[in-house]
Amino acid sequence: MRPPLALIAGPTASGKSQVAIDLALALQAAGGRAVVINADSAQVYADLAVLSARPSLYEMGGIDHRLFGTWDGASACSAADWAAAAKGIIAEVHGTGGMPIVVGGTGLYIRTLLEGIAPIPGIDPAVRERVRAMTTAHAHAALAREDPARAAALAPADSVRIARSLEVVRSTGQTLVAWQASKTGGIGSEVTLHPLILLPDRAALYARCDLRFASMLERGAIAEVEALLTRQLDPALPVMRAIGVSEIADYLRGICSLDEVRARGSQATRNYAKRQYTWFRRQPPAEWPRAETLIVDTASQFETLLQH
RNA sequence: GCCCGGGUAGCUCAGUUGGUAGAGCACAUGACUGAAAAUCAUGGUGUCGGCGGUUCGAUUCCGUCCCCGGGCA
Repeated sequence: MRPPLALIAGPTASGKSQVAIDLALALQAAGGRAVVINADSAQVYADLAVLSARPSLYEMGGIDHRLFGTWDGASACSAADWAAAAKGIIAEVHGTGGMPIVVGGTGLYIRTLLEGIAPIPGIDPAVRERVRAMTTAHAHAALAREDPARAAALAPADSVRIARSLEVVRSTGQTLVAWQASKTGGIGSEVTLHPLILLPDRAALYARCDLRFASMLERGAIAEVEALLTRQLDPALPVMRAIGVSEIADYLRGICSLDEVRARGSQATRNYAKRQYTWFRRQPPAEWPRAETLIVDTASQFETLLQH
């Protein structure tokens, strides 16, 4: 019998963490052991506690939480890096007869964990640096020569995918599409998955996004960004691109007011929630259950898990 | 009260020498294979302040009224 894996996914501010903790507590009350594993690309960084809405120690309620604040902001965590770490923890939890609960909003991370990813070797740092220094138009033109099929498939303005495609063909000598013919490392077929996708009413979700960002500002987000800025990290790093960092940095430099920060941060959070909403509504298999209300009855959603 | 400037999309604003209008953002929908809280694609949602006049035709010209800024009294 394949070991169980609970998965709770959904957009930001949908209340995922609480559902995960509720589930873990219910499992423990029934005599089991549960471990919550983060699948959020911002909660992974030590530098972002407030701004990534990482659950507090109190909110964790004594449940073991993993991959929260694990990476230092100076290094970038990729989907494959995360999936490798998550797999290790899942195996460890299964080894002790426990229940891993993956919770998060980064669809690509979850997909990589379950389905695997193309086994592309690490990119030569010199190649990466050169490619990223190019303008998007220049990179697209180069890609049209070195991987015409990929160049034709991408929008000329899609800077991230163009750069990735170009660095892969230059560093490995093989095109991205060729690499993508295979996917390795997924554990989807090795576990019994118990998924739940949270898709609350859009207007209610947006209202929660606004409240969430405003309360971050009151609960230390400004000091957190101030500390982050003293590290002088590369602005292209993921920590530096988390929602709220550039907004609060502008405030600290006197470029905008606190009201403007609040407005811009809330807006960015809502835009992000929409993108996640689209992913989670469309990408996962249709048979995964969806919860469309803000109040989730954890016990009945995970009835089959809680029975034994 | 008088003199300027302005009133066009949810917001900020272009524009039409008269042929019923378009950008950015918002919003909506979607894509997504190694920095994904990233990146990108598609979509115009409108009594062009009100009323009247001139005209085949007015958002555009004229008159008048209303509203918002600023200035002078």
